[in-house]
Amino acid sequence: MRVQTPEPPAPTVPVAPATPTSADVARLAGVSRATVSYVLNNSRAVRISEPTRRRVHEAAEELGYVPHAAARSLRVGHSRMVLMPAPSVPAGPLYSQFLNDLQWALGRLDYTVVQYGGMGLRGDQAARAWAELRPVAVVVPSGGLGPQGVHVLKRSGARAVVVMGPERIEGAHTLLLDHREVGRSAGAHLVAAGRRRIGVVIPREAGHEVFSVPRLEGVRRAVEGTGATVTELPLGYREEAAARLAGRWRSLRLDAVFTYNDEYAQLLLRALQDERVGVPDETALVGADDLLLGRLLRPRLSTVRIELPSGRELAELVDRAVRDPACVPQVHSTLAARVVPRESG
Amino acid sequence: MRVQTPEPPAPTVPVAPATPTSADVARLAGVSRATVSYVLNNSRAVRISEPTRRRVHEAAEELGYVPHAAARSLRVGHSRMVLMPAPSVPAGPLYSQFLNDLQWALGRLDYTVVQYGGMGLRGDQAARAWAELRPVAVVVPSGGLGPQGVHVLKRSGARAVVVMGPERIEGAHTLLLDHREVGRSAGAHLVAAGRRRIGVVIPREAGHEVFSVPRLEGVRRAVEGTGATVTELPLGYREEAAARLAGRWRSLRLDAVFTYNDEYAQLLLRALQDERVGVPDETALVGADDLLLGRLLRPRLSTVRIELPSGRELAELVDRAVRDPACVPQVHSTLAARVVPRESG
DNA sequence: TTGAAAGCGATACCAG
DNA sequence: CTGGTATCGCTTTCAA
Repeated sequence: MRVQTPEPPAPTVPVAPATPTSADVARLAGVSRATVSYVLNNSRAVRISEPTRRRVHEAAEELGYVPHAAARSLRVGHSRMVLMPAPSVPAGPLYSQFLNDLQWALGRLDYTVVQYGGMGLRGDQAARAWAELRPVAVVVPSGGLGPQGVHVLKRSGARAVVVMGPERIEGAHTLLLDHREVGRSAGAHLVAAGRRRIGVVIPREAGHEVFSVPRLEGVRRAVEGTGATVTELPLGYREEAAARLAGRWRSLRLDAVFTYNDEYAQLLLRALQDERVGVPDETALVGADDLLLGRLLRPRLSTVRIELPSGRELAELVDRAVRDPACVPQVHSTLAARVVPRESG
Repeated sequence: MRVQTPEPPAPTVPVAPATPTSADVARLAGVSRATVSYVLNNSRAVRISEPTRRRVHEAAEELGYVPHAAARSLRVGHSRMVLMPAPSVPAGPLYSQFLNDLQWALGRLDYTVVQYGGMGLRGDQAARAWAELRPVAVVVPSGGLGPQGVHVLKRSGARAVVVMGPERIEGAHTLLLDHREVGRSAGAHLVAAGRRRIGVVIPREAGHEVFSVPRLEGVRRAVEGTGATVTELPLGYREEAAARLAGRWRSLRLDAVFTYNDEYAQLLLRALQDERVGVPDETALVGADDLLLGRLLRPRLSTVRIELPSGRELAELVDRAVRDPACVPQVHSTLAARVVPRESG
């Protein structure tokens, strides 16, 4: 045990003014660190006299004191940080909006939302990196995390791990977002409209497989047993690529195409029109996501409208899971998709 | 001083298996916590025998040990966290790409990039919240942070604060992104093409003022002294709003319009065409951002191409600023913009 | 009403 | 080569 060491003769103006701690505030206010903590946290358990409160607040203000989040959460044994991986591929407006809602809603519930740049670490590597931050909850699109990773996170104190994706993951809450449903709607719509040879655009750009694969799979399901065929059409998001595809369009003998989303639809539509392929007469065209841009095309684009669960809902799910540790991880919602028929198919 | 309390008779299977600490690893490996730390950090300062290393690694593996980032950074006195506010309005592809590059580049330099959901706190409030996390650096679009905020962050240990925006901020490094330049290019181009009455679309949606105000200002500068006039055209990103604007188009007597960006250009173009306003004959149309979608329109959209500095450059700036604390905060780069003339104006 | 002190988990100094 | 141990900033019991 050792006496509080009095500071060594300090330079009157320290070169790098150290960041003030609660001890500095205490010293300046002439109280103990405990009192500082009570005052600044409005601790209900302890009554502090008004004059003391004022002195503490003034001292904190004067020093520009900012509490040290890491130290706090180290002491109390948990944080209120909700971690999400930062999307590694530019997120569309739909998903961006969803994320914003989620952040806002979690903020209202007094969580701190943090998007972590996983930087290409994958699987357990990523889970490890996230676990180091000891988040109270993790929300993650499926694909990046296996049951392994979920286990790591839970063991390191995460009270809730929510996976958004097409399939259940052992140990995690699942927000069921099955994009096969998107493809299924589109496929069913086209078949019902009498189309027989359906092309499906698959983006060449990396990072889209998460959606494109299930959407393709959905189309396959929809045409099953109808005698219609499905043709994969890999397509890069570039004008020349679209032109090439359109150039061999007639040889493909397709009478319909589902374009993954509205942006690829726009790309392909222009190329088809440049080749004088009639849309929708010769080829029906259906996009997805129901972006405004689709309504601006000529012909107006038929599309699949996707209803994501609201950010608020997900936030409440997270909150419930955090507060009730015994709560059994479970599937919680589902993605709804329906075709909005317009002029292109 | 108190003897290490032997655990109270522990249940054989703890209900909530506490997250393992380095002490647990030490215990299992039969070594001290110090040794564990040395081994797991590959400490060069100390030689540890190979058998010991193995035992430690095995113990860590078996327990699923994950180090506690907060505890570490508390001890060492700093983190390698670079903090950025999460964009509160869906970021366009241009900015998204920039952010991704930046994240990747910072990751390569061994920083941990974290996007923090500021949740509508503004100014010093936000700076305070960020400072609590004790990031080693902060990268922030201007507008959210004054000299005050910069000071708070620096005082709480941030070695670098980089502001991206049109103006210098006291105490911060500035990545000069002056969007007036975007408007200036567009304006100059239109004036040079003989246009006299120039409309400028201002998005009604909140969160775009950061760009729309300087872009408008830039157009104003460009026409100054040319006799041409500038008319503000507030426009919501909705079809009906565009239709209304187009409906009164001829009464506005404009012969050119700069639409803030390519998406608003597409919106307005369709509405103008529905009103049989000739583009570019009657009205020239210039967008911004040079998105692919502009090239897909008929007529192909003239636009302002923006050259953001690369994420790698900014990452290096951050790194330099972090490593050299004495480095004087300074303006560091600038936004380049040039018109890509196509068919619409 | 206030203060002393234990301790969260990890690191690094200094003895052995 | 390895093990005590003080320490980072903060919260919280327990005593005064």
